[in-house]
Amino acid sequence: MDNYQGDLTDIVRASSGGAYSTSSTTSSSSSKAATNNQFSHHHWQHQHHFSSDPINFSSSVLEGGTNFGDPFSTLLRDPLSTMRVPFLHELDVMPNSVNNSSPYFNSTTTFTATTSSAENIISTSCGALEDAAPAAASFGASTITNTNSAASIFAHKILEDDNIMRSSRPSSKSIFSNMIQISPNAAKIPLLPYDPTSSVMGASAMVSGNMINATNTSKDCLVDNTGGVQISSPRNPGLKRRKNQAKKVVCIPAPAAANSRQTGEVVPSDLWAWRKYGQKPIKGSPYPRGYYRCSSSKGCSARKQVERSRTDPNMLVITYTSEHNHPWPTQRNALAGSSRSQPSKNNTNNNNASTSKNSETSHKGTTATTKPKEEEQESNNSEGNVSVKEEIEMEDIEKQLEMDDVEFSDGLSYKPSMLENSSNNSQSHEDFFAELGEIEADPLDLLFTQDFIDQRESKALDPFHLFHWSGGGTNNNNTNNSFEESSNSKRKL
DNA sequence: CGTTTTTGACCCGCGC
DNA sequence: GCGCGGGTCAAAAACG
Repeated sequence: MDNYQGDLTDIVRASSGGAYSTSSTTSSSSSKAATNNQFSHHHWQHQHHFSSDPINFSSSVLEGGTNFGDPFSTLLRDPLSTMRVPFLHELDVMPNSVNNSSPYFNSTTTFTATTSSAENIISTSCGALEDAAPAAASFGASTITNTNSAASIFAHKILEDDNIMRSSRPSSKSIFSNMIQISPNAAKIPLLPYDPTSSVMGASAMVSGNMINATNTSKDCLVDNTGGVQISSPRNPGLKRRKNQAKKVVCIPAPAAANSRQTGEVVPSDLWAWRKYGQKPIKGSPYPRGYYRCSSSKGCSARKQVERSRTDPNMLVITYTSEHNHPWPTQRNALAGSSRSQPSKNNTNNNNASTSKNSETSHKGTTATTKPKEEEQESNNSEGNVSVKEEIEMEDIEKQLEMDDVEFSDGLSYKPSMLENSSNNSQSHEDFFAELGEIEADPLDLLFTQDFIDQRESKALDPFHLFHWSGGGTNNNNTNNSFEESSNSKRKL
């Protein structure tokens, strides 16, 4: 965990406004992470006033990850009414125009969305990574200038989801057709890329601008998306394994290659426990692909593949396959092996090798290791009596899609099952959030407004009071971003 | 001791 | 049928 570089923090950071590019996350360590958080808080505070309903927002967080196991998926969801999502809220503020005064709208990119396909949105050039601001909301106008990366991020995600929807239900309308149309001439761009099936939406939605870079991202991630969405690859109509498995591809910012090992994927942590079971060099890509399977529950078929984008090393392409057949990770049995150092051979690498053996005392995730570890540990933290109940089994994605469609078309709020189930048990909430706080305190912090943060810190009587933002148990500053190259792929090829 | 990571080998589908 | 490439297996090593 210490060295995890590509966790949600990165994602948030990237989207929190340009102050931090994804490249800043690697070599530095805890202190830096803390600093970043502070900074990010600021941004969120001033740029996004989505604290109106912290609980709901939080719940959305909890609710996320149902499908492919990405708890962050709903970070940006907004059931159209109950949850305040930064971006969406932004829309509320300036629904149909671009706030040029916003410091985030400094991109010179021309953002044009005049078609009904979100894909077109992506075909624009987007701002630099630093422009990744949480202001995507403003991309609702038919023609938007000053669009930033965040907007494109959204566009990207939208596209992704849209594609999924279409591919999943060719006969059905895009989910976005049910959503708000901002501008008469504008494409029916979903203000909120909410996609129940898009378990990883949040993450992807918050990726750095790099990923959506018109020439780059749209190509890279887009392709991947489409590829991932399809049940079976066009080239391999009947891939032996997981033939009918739905896939979800997510692009997220990875630690800058500059500071990290090019070959080491840094997987953003999610709340599931993943165990790496393989790594293969991928033809055409200098970066290996890591294969992970869910280790939270035996028999869980959830898998994910992590690889760096070949077009943009700063981006990680995570492909989720299959679904979890169990609730959120329960307590793990042991941490043994969960945080191990890289083989000494790898330490020869100068790169942040110094941190590889970073013996952060008493920190369970002491050493810099490969990301899986981090993930697992974090997953581990998410244990507890969390009564997270994933009612939305992704056995049948389409089924869920329809359900969700109905839900939202009716304007009903999306109710995280967990909250429902534990509505009478604030303790469970507390525990969960406590764990969650430990797990992703930083990232989460980044997502909440300063108000919220203040409240929680002061233990004010606020819904968030429930959150046991433990700062002690685990290091909140633990994001030792040391990056260690995963055992490179000198494997056969 | 239980768990994870590493990594060579194996399996399988596809294209030629 | 063969080779390629991707995905998985499983033994060994590592870790707390």
